[in-house]
Amino acid sequence: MSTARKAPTMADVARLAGVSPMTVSRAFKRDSSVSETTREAILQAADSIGYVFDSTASNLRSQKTDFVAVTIPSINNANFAETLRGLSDGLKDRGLQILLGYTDYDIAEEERLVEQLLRRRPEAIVVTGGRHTARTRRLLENAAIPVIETWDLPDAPIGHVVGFSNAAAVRGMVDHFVARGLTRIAFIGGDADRDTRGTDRREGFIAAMRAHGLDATRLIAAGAPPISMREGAAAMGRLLDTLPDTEAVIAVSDLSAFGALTECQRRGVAVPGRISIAGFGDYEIAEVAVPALTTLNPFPREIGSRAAGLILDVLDGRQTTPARVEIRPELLIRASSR
Amino acid sequence: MSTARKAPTMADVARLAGVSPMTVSRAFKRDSSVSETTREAILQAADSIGYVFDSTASNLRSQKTDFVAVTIPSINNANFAETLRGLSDGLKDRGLQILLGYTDYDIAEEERLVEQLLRRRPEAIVVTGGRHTARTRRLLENAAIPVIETWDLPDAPIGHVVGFSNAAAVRGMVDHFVARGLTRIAFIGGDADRDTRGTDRREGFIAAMRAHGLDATRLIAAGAPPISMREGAAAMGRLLDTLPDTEAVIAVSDLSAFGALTECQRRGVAVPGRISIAGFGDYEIAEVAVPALTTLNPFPREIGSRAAGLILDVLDGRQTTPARVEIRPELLIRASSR
DNA sequence: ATGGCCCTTGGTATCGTTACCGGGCGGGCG
DNA sequence: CGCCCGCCCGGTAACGATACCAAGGGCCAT
Repeated sequence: MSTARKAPTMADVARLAGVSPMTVSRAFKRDSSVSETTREAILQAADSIGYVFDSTASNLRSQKTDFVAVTIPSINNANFAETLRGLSDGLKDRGLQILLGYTDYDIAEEERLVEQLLRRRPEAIVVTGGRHTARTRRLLENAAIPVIETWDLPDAPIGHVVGFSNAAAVRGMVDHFVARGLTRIAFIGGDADRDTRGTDRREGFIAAMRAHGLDATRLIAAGAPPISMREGAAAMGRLLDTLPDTEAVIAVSDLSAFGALTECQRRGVAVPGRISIAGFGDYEIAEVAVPALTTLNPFPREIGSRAAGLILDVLDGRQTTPARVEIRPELLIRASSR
Repeated sequence: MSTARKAPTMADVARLAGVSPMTVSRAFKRDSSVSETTREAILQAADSIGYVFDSTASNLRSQKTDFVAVTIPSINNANFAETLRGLSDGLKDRGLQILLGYTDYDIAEEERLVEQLLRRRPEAIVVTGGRHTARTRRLLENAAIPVIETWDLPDAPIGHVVGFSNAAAVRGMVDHFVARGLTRIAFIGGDADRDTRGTDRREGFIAAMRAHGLDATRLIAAGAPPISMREGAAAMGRLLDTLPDTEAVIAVSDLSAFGALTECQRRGVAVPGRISIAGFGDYEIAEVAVPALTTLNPFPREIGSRAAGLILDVLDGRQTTPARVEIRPELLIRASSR
């Protein structure tokens, strides 16, 4: 209809329906004591004048926003998207809405983001990773809402944790290769410390190799994280050029692992005949690729749904102490490493 | 520190800094007239008691939320993620934050979502697609904020549009195959009408084939949209079983196209020797796959950034009439079809 | 010296909803 | 028959920031 007129309020609806604003308010809440007939009359009146409930006023008065803040490193990552999905689905029945921000794998950006999100007064906040700036940590500690760190198992959590050890997961992968008799193993990852999970994986690789008494210097830095298929392919190219006797490659993610695989295909290097390849994340590409890629499934969807469940438990008072939910990534041995 | 104490307000900060709440308010706004010394004193006082600005109160009083609502079909889709990225980056300098919801490719779900989002009083709303329920349309028309439909070119737009014709894009793909002398062309897509863009693409395929006087019945329904790599592979399997003389395949997306490609590899069917394959979306996989996949780049990032620019233009009064920004998808002919 | 302007700061009312308290009315029970 | 309780509804104040109006002080020009 018109666009200039001021938006109707509950008072307008109340006048039209012949009730008090208070009753209109009740009619818009789920479990409130309004007779069914008046409720319907009110909703009908509201609809007729195009009234749309105003959360901003409700939020202020009730001191509740029904927001859950979430930070992820990147929107464009199937794993984090799955976590988000698990979170979103677990929260929407309760009318909780996700307020999302992405950090671009940068903890300084995370700090800005967290402050911006806290201004909106969310009921809980979920962050990815267990490493933060001092100020971020302080902000989260003072926020007086449930804080959940995910995708990691920090030594000193801020509040709750739903995650796994990236280092331990990679160790399992190294063990797998060693058990197969492969010893000249390389690691392809990003080159900065920005991606803390990627760094943890690389360090887990180094520690695991040393534990086996093996050379842990075949490290290929493939560019600024997050590295993707193209970077994975380029990194594999350099690896084949400089260390042609490499027998196995562990990539920081399935995407880079797949890129590495395609580079082998372009060069006629047999996988797994001459080189075995493994990734991380159990992306769909890992299963569909020919050969299918050995990988680790960190159950990203479950991370989200467990976090959502935890939030509801805390808000309902069923959980009163900091929880530490450990996810156990599953090693999926596929054709690319056997 | 403590978690039980009530959160400090501007009044607390004002008391501590020895100024009025009004001045504290100004200190937290960017371009307001406060002397630099008092501003710093105020911010320092705020920090010392852990004050965090409360947007909920600000939103109500100023009737501004700095939210831009966005609906996308799925979080877990690289194309929409790119659009989101373009939007987010284009809006964040202005302090506008995205309020995201996903519809799961369902316009009934979209209706619920749009209402929920409008309750938060966003300054603008961006929706994916040009088909909506009648009520969604009414809600958007009455919202008195800029409405932008994307990823489509609707005949009767609600407000602004940033998109392209899915049907026309596929026509270009058909033309490409026909020009190469291929006539027995199949289309792999989802089986329902839920994914309106997928449906548009299939219909564009049929229309284009008929325009060339070719048989447009090689249609493989690959399951509930969005179909992905696995479904693409399965669909290709069925196609090879039932219509083995097919010369070319157009898939509704690169993901399903890649799945189809892998099925060919598993069966020893040469691509493009015996079958040419094309996808849609210019996902990274299309470029990295061996052979690289012919595809269409719809410039998803640009859709987002153009939408963001449009929002700023409208909010600043530089754009006063409904805009129709047409994106021209680029046909990328790669090894899989030559 | 006085008027006027800019910069900075304060006071008051208000955004639209809901927490809280209170009251009318009808029915069940002693 | 009276009392009590539960259901349904209304009035009032308040959530915390800011729009709006106003004023004090410093500085320049007349």
